[in-house]
Amino acid sequence: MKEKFYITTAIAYSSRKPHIGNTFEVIMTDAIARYKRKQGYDVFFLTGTDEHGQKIENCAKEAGITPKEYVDGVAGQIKEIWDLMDSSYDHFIRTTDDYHEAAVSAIFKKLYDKGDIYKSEYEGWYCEPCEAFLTDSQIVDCKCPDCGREVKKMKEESYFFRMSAYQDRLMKHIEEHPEFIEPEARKKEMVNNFLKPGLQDLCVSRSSFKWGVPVSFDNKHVIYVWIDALSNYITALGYNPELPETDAFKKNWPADVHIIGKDIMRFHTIYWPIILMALDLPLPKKVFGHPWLNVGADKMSKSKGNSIYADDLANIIGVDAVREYVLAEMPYLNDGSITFDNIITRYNTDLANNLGNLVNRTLAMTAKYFDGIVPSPASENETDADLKACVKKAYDDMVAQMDSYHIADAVETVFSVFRRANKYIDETTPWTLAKNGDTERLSTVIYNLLEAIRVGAVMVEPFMPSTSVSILSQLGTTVDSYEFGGLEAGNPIGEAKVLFSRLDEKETLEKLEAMNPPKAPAVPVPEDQEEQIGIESFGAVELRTAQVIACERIPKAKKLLKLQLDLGYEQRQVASGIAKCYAPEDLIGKKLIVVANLKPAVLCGVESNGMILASGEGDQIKVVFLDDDTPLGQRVR
RNA sequence: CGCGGGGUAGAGCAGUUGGUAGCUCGUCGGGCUCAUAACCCGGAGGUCAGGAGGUUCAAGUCCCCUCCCCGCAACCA
Repeated sequence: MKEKFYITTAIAYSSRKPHIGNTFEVIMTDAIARYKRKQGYDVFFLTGTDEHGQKIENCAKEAGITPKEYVDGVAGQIKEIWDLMDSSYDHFIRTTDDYHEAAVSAIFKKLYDKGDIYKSEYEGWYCEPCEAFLTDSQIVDCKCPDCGREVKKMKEESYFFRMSAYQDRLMKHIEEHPEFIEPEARKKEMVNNFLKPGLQDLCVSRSSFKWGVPVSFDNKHVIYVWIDALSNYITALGYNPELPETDAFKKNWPADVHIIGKDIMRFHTIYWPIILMALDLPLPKKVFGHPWLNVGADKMSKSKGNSIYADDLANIIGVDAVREYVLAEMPYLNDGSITFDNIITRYNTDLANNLGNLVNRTLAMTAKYFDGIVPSPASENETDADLKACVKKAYDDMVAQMDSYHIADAVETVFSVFRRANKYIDETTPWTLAKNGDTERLSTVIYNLLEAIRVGAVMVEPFMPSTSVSILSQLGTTVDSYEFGGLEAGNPIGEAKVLFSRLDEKETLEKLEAMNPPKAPAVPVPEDQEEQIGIESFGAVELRTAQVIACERIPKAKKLLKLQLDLGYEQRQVASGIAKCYAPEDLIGKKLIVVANLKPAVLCGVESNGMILASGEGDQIKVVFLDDDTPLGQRVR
């Protein structure tokens, strides 16, 4: 009886087509799933789409179609790319699937009946346009920190999950299962930032939008993403608390590993385990958070217009080359990066030169010296023994690397087999043996070569499945053992064909660049467009010109600068979150616009009397500067 | 003093429990001709961020201090 292995990706949010960074997760998970299958496990590989929520409701509205129509389109696109990339998932779940919605509804009900979910009057501040609940410390002068509009004191009813009740149990579990969260650094982040300070109860319903699974006993609310999306890992197996346990669930749960992006560690290592505890279900054995794939040094994002898509890339270099590239390029902990030069280099060196050419020259020799028949090996010498030892060692290394999720290292290890085989050709010089008529030795050498390639092809299968099949078929075999000696002498090899022809650097670079033209980033329609206001509302904001007379960093805050402003008729201190974009000395002497009648606030212990005007966010902030001869203290309208 | 991860040849990275610095790419030189201008060998290139710090017979590897980068959190008026 095979041991089971249940592996999952996070479900992809269906608001838009996934880029190569999103696609990486499926490729990585697929590589592990394929590897485990070859190791003899009965693998269940789950992936799918997360299709509810405000954002999708908005996207659909903008597109003028229903949310369901919208997600049908995007989910189809996602599935197409997953399929194109040869991902061998066993089930593709959509959170809009009937069985999932029914199960989520039942799960919510069960947790409510148990008392883990309770309805509460959320008392506090609420920004309607932003649909955000705010704490006392977040609001400024009764205004929303994001949009600056009035917030309402609100008694909003909402459902909350009693996270705090499970905190100690979760802490204990993490301590007792050091392998539960990987990489180790991520575990520390979770424990130190969230668990140790203490968990807040989690708001698990929304009444501000409709596109979700309704709370069965209170249809004003829909179930928010936590319970809806995370539950996919069990509902996909047929779990539903109101129904008898399915065989698939009994067999596969708990999951052996959830492969997820580093950005959603918190949901998978804190919320999800606690939901499971509340359901009296065992926890997944491992949650692995992988890093991101950047474009050069930049994060991939739609707003930067630098997104790269797996299907575009595959059109140029092929599916397996895309797989090999991202798997080999993504480090274990830190972010990886894509550059076009690198793609071409890796393709030419690893795939064309090392692997492709090896197979090609070996098959050519087999055809030339043995009429395409696998020769039979004779006695072995030291060179042969070393070749075999290297192949064996590579296999052992690969196993260790795959089992510890060091995928890039494992890819490198497999390619070392091909490199070793190339070296073996030079060590044995088959053409000389042929010339000298040393058929016995030549037979051995060619056999060993074919066999090293065969084992290498089997090892490479998790990373490049169709290449693996192609090589084996060229060898005229289907033997997929990792053991040396699988090929039967006397059998004919298959038809030789070029696996990876070298890419012309210039030509390919042009194609790659055409795929993602360096155009100005598209400016999406803003999501935060305001309602029209009268001139009197604008007039309520007192904008005045001012000059920076002093500026310094605020020690504990990475984003804040402390500015002393001269308004002509007075001086005041303002804190501003622009430290990432401006050095203090850049600002001194500059003239800018300040919101003069904003109520004071204290930020990181620094009093701030007003706000300076700037556009952008994150590390792209631009302060609105004035001409040097602008008088101070002037009203700006 | 919020927590954590890093700083190793031009680039990207390995270096398990401390024992003469490695890999891939690039570069320079050589070899070979079965092969996709491929393949193989060799050279150059690193005082392993800094501290003429500590422990040790021995430290990239452990401890201490400083500097820099990154992640998470906080913060973004």
